[in-house]
Amino acid sequence: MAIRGPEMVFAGYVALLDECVEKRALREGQRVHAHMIKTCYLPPVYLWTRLMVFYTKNGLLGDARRVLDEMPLRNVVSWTAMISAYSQKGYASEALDLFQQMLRSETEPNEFTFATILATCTGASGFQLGRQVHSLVIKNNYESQIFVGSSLLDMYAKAGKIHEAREVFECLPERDVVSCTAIISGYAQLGMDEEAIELFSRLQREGMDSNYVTYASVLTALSGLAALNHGRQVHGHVLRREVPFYVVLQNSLIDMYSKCGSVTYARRVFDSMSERTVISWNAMLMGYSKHGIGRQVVELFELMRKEKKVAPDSVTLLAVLSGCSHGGLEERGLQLFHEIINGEHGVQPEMGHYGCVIDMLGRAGQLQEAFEHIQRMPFEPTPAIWGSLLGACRVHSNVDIGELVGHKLLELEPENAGNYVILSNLYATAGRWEDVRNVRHLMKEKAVIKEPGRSWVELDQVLHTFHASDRLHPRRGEVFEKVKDLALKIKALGYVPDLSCAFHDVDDEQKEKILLGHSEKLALAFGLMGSAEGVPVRVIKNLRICVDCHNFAKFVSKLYAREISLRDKNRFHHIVNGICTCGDYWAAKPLTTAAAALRRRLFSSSSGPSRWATPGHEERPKGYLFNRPPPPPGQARKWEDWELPCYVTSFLTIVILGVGLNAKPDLTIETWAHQKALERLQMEQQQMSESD
DNA sequence: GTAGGGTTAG
Repeated sequence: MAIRGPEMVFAGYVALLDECVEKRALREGQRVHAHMIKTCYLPPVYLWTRLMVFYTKNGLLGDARRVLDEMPLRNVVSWTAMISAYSQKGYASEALDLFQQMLRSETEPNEFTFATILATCTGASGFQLGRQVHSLVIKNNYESQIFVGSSLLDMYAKAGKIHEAREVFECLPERDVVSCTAIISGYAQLGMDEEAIELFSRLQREGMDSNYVTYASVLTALSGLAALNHGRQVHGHVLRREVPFYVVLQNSLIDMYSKCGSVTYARRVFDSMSERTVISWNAMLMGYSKHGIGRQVVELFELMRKEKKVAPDSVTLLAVLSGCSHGGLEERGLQLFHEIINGEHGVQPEMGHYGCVIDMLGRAGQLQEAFEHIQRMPFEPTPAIWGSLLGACRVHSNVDIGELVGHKLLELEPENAGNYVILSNLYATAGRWEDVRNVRHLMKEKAVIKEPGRSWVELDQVLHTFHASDRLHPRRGEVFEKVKDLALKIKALGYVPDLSCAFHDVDDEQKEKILLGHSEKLALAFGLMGSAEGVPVRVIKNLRICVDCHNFAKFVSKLYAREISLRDKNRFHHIVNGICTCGDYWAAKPLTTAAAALRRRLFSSSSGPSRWATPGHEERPKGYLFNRPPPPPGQARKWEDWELPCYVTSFLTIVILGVGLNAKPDLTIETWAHQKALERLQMEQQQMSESD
């Protein structure tokens, strides 16, 4: 009896704690703990750990930590359980700190510890530690363990080191759904959408298992490619396979449909959900916002507030502000901003909220006001805020403020090609070619490369990519002819090329030629060539669409009575019969009287001392750039032919996102190069048989 | 008793 007694007590405590964990019975569990103390029971390490886990499962990390601290003896499980609890609740620094304490205590980590701690090593600072942990993993020979391996590859992918992630993945002796999803999602989150789909397709052929997380990641990649048909196929596939419609998957579907141009389908998914998270609302609001449907944004936001089931967060308010800005509801947007800074929505105002207002003012042409508001913000302005103002200066051809802002941006972000391009374009608009040359020279000096402009169009399940002045597309001759033909026809309707969009110091004929080579025009022409009358054409561009291409598309839509949908980096443009839903939003549209009054009310009270010296840009000579004196008046400037990489690089990618899921059990994808190689092989074989 | 991948924005 003397031996059985303590065993029974131990077993009793274990059973009780198990039940408390299972039934989430906090009070009862606390009574069990109190009983241990009262009876001076000294539990073995196993029971101490169970007690600690009971507290972590109930979200009481402080109590759990006290249990850990009081334990006379800890083992790897007790350390790992606490580290895991910190990690899962988002206390990364506490988790890392405890891990270091564990190492100092000379407890050997196991595969559970490594898998947990690697998942905590995210972000730039985490990556440094993650690499050190990787050394330990190798030392302890856990690199091939599947949980550790997937956590390791995910750590690399999240740090943007996708090649290292892929290497870890390829070296795994076995793969499962989590490791496969981690690498696919790694590509998708870095915007390497084609690579993500290609890998997904390959792994599927190799027999990979997929679950709702895999499909959510695949949908992210398809959203990036705006591959609506393939997104639909994935939707159909998950329905047929009866994959559980967890909220994460539904959120991904909402996002896919809206990024692929179909807010109606996105809304259908949204309406069908039995449970919604704040991300569901945000994805739907963002969808309306990007489509410029301001009224729907406001209505949905009101519904969210009325329902009171889910509280808005900072992203919600960002979506609504941006929706008001893009949907022509500046007054409502400014009103909302007023409410945010008054704390009416329970969310601290963030940089992004201020950014939306700066953007609104900038597009309305109130550049000086926007500049002053940036200076008075309670935050250190980010390059994105200055970038928004620089863009507005370019639209409104305000070289004075633009030059100042551009100069600041080049100092802040010397590696961002976009800033050089906008500044250079601003100078080009003003005919200041010497300054254009200086900016481009600086860009070369710093080896900054502009992202080449690309446009996509999907035809018969094939996603075609065009670059500006594409030189490799097998049907480029026909496409260029079609663009020229379209230009000729719409000129008769009143289209005048906007030569200010060709930022080169060449004659007008050359400028027009450059404009005709823009990738979105090529994709649009190709879309028209390959689709039946009346079928909408959907084009996607990786950068902002230029004013001339936008105008071109408007005339084409009228000429052919075709609906044209254009998704650029910023938003959607739905063009029907020559009218775009964006309402030509970059054009100068002053604020309404009511909005202007609201703006004055909003910002007059915040006119505290500026954190920066008042800009003395008016004192600078007009040619000011990088402390160079202006060129002597009237001096002939020699044009240096400086080709933008998008004109140099004429790279073609055609991804054949193959046969639908209806025909084959799984989504397939093959590269154009692969198909070409097959065709060549077939041709060669045919020639050989003929010569025989 | 302890573990890995996921959805909005940026």
